[in-house]
Amino acid sequence: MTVHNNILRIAVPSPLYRSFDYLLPTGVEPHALQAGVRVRVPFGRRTVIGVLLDITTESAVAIDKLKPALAVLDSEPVLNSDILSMVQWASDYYHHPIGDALTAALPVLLRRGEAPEAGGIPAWRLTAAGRKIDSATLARAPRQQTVIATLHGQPPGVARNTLDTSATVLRTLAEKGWIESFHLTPGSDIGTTTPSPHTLNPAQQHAVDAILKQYGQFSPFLLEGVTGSGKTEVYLTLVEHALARQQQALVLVPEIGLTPQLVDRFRQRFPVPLAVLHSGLSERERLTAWQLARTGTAPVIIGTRSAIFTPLPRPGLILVDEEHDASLKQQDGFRYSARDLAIWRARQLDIPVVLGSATPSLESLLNVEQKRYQRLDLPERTGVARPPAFRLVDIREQRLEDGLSTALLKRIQEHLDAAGQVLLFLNRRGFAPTLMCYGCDWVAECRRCDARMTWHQHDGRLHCHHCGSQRPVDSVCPSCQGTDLHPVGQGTERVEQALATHFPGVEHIRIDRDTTRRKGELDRLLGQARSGTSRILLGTQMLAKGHHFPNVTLVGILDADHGLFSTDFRASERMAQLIVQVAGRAGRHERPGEVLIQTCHPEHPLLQLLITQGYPAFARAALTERRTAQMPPVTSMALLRAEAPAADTAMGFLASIQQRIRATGLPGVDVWGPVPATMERRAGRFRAQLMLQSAQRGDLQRLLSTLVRQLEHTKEARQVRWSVDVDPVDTY
DNA sequence: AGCACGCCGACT
DNA sequence: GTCGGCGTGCTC
Repeated sequence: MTVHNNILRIAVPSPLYRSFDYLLPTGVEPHALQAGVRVRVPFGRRTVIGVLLDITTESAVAIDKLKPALAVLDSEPVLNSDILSMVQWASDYYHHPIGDALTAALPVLLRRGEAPEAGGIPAWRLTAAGRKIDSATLARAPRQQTVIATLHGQPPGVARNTLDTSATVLRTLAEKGWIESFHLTPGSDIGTTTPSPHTLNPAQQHAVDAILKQYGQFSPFLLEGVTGSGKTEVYLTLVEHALARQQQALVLVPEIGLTPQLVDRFRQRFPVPLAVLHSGLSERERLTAWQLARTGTAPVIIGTRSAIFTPLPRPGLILVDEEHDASLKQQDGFRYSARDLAIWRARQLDIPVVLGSATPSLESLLNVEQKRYQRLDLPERTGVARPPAFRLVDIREQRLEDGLSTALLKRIQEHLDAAGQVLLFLNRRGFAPTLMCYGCDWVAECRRCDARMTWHQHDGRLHCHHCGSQRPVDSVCPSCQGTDLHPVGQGTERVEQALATHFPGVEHIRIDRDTTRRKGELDRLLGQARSGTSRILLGTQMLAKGHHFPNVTLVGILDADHGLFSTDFRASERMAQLIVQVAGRAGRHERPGEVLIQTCHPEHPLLQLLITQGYPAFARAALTERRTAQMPPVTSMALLRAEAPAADTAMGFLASIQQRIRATGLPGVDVWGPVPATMERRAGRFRAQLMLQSAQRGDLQRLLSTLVRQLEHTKEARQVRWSVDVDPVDTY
């Protein structure tokens, strides 16, 4: 125990569940220090960069063990107090080491000790002469053309690091007097936003009014709007109000939803610097975007889940689009939910937060029921569009042709004849999910996972979709030496081939991870899909989420059964959300849409409910089921996961934890398992989980806190890789 | 996680 | 004789 004038509590990047105390570096005045600055400290035998959490006067560690910090890296905090307290809260709640959690909140370059740029962000913009240039006249200089076009689209200027071109091109344009370099600063926005091109319909107006009435205080909303009801227009109007008040708006979107179209929509509406944060950025670009947000230079920040950690000097509003989407929850390491942190942060900042979805999570619906969130409804589709008609196609008795039923083939033809556009959804890429020997029933399996190999035609190889391993297709059965090997089942490649034979001459495109691997390819294909030149669109969920295809009249869901029977209690919820999302692509224009769902279980009650009465009725029933079964969101859940290279290590480890919990006898928490993962072996590691459940969140939290502190010091924990997952979205 | 210390097998 | 295997301990 030490009492001393200036003790620095520092979060150090390490997997340890505590912070570390240091003495002030020599020559540093304590009043020059603020929580949230980076500090270089000696840690064990190395030197690391930590974040100052607090300056206190006492430490549980003896004075002679305290080392002085080496240097303070920032004059101003890189993380402001609301981020700092949010991360500390999240570190407790998700039972993740504080140093590691804070690391997740900082751009990599700052973690490595780089200095954030001071005095504005270097950028380029058009000069008066440049604004007069029609980029079409630069057809013979395509690189210059691109730059001019980009700058035209972003009048406030574009940060140098995000302008994807060479210095030579920029120099040439500058010499011509068309562009100039300057520094983006918090005053850089060029003022007024373009007023809304649309007048809001009554429901949109009501939603906007309700939210603005609560502006300036914490109030959470669930904006429930069917696809095509104009959620984005509500978002844009709200952001407009935030900007009018000189405040910043943070917009969180799922990974797959952050498309250039969405960003363009914001750009067109708001002539202000935008900070866009997503996984495709280089670390340099990420730092720049982060800086734009932190300095207040960018009033609008659009990003995927980690964007919840961007510091905002003038926060006014947080929007979470597609709040039900699983990608808002981090699935490894620091397993936070960006949606739930958004609520927490909004409460702390006293600002409104809007969760939007056509298919809200049961969590959010329960919060509405309990009057914690205010629900706002956008019932109508904008314009003249009508909701689509659903039809189930029973595929038990039918022979499918490459996964396509006769009924579906017939409807495709009819829609094509009527000049309609068709969208087919199959959540399985590759040619066939199985390679089978008809001689002895052998199937090709992954050597590192308990999974079958998928046959891919494009490279003629077998791929494992779980660990990424691949190998050549077997030509001889390794089991019986026969040559009667056949692909069984269908993936998008195979359906694409079938389309070519069934509908010769009809242009189609396939959108999945394999066809969109090249940069810009997804954009190109989506553009082609929207334009209507492709008559049949085939794809995985990449195609299902968030895109607008105004000409689609028929949607075919090739396999709805994946989600109906699964070990994951959330599977049916996800399936329903996906069906509604995919169906939402149909009939967004004058023409009514039709949705055909192929299933082996047309009588399934939840499926029936979904298609006859819609998502709200489905969700009510699903929530009732969860209540009966005492499952989340009605109860709290956490998983203790473990994996190890040997078969029984993970199971044994979890079993001993289970014993330990039993022995301690903590009240109010049920323990289930341990059980091996559904796919026990993945990438050569054996996985298992222990499920902890409680009616009282606090009971579960207390149990986890003591457990995690014990585990940190137990020997057997070293043999396995273990993790805690609070509020899991995937339960194997 | 790193990183070092420490005590037992096959090799320049 | 040593190089190096990974068990164990520690990080203010």
